[in-house]
Amino acid sequence: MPKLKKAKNISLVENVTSQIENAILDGEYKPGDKLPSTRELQDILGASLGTVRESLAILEQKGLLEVRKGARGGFFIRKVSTKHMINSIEMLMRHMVISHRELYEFRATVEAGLFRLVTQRASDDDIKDLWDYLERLKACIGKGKPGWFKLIQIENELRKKCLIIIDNRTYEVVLTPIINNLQNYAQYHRFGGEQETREAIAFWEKIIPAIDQRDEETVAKFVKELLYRFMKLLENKPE
Amino acid sequence: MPKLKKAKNISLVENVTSQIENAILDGEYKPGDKLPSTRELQDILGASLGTVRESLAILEQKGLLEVRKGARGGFFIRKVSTKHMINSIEMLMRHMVISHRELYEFRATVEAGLFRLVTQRASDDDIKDLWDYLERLKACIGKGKPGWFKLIQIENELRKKCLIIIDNRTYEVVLTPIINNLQNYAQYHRFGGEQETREAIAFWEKIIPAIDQRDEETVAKFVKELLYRFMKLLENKPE
DNA sequence: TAAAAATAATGATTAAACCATTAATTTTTT
DNA sequence: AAAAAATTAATGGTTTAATCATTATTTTTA
Repeated sequence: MPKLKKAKNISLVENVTSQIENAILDGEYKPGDKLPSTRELQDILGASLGTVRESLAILEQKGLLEVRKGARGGFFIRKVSTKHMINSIEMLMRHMVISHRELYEFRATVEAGLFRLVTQRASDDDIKDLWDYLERLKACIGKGKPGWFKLIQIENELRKKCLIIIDNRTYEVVLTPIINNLQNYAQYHRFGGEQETREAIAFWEKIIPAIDQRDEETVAKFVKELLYRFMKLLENKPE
Repeated sequence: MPKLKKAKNISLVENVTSQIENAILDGEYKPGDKLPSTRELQDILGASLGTVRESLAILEQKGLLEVRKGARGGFFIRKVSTKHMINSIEMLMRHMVISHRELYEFRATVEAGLFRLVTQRASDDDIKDLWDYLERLKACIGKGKPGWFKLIQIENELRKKCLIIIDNRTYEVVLTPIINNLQNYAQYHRFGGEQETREAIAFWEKIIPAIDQRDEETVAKFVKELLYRFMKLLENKPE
């Protein structure tokens, strides 16, 4: 008898919550469906209003339900979108303390992977868009600190464009919150200026043409180097 | 005036929830601190018990609070741990439908990155442990379907060991939920058997020695191939 | 026909109990 | 004096029964 679980002292709210959640996950209720009204749920589940409402509040917070007030209102099963998931993960990540180096290690791998897939899959139109991004990046030169901030913003737009190009939900759900949090971080700690802007653009001037020429190795190499420079900058930032 | 927000018709529960949440995020309450008792919160916030409890339930679900019953009990501010985050992301991923191919693309990149770092950083003791895992994997041969299931379990233990070796929170938070969900998936869809077990082990018999010899490229190559085989298996599974 | 008013369904909130759990304290027993 | 048992008090958990607020639908009125 290897694993015995302690008979969980599960509360009524937890019981009710998981009953409803499982009903949803098992497909008894589908996105768009309405749960029974709170008064009905009391009867069905044999729990009081307070208990039912606590459960519904939890499931709403989890993103499984949305609520509409008034006649014909109620608790409706929500279509789980990557958008909601990204939001949740972003919130979670805001509480996590990660060193710049750790994050770099991860991003270097994943973003290299991202840009490799982009290099394989970008359509001619996509590549044209990427060249446009390069122009917008170059326009940040000669504008000092605001230029640097604008650069980071455009870089992140470009990365999101890449996520769309490769059309992979997992990459999207993992990278978007990281990108957004970094954007947020950059707004508060305004490191970097003219010189850093020029350096970054020099990398993009290697990356975009390499994508155009479908040269995966070069793309991956410079994507990693760009992130490395960025990490070094963060490590040495003043404050 | 670029962005105007609609005056939100914010509910009392939302109001109370965000008041408490902000107090926590602003550091008025620190991890380990106890919130005032529910009865006190009613007075402080001028809301009824039901309202206060709904808010606390939401914040508990968010992972900001943990509750202890009885005398000296109460709602305590939680230290955000990767464990809680992993759990939340795992739950989120359960709701997401991802194709085997999409997941493979992502895992191939990230796990190759993981094993590259392992190859760079594993201590002699770590490598000894990895050889032990290889022995345990080999012991799954000749046991049919149960052997295959056991194999997957040990593989995932091995991956978690690798996460410990590289000591990187981001890798940990991203990969653990994926590994756990797959474990779960494998429990329901029992594809694979003797033949697949042998094939998988053949890969590990290349990977582990390559780690020992600090041969990053070989490691990355076979890690990817192993995942590719696994993906193909999932794509063609009977049910 | 169009506007206004009433209706009914449903979520939101309150109030006042009482139950259950648990750490600390007090009493009893050995 | 030490150990065991009973008591107490603080706190979360749950119930019940109202009442308020919002909104789609229906009915009435001008």
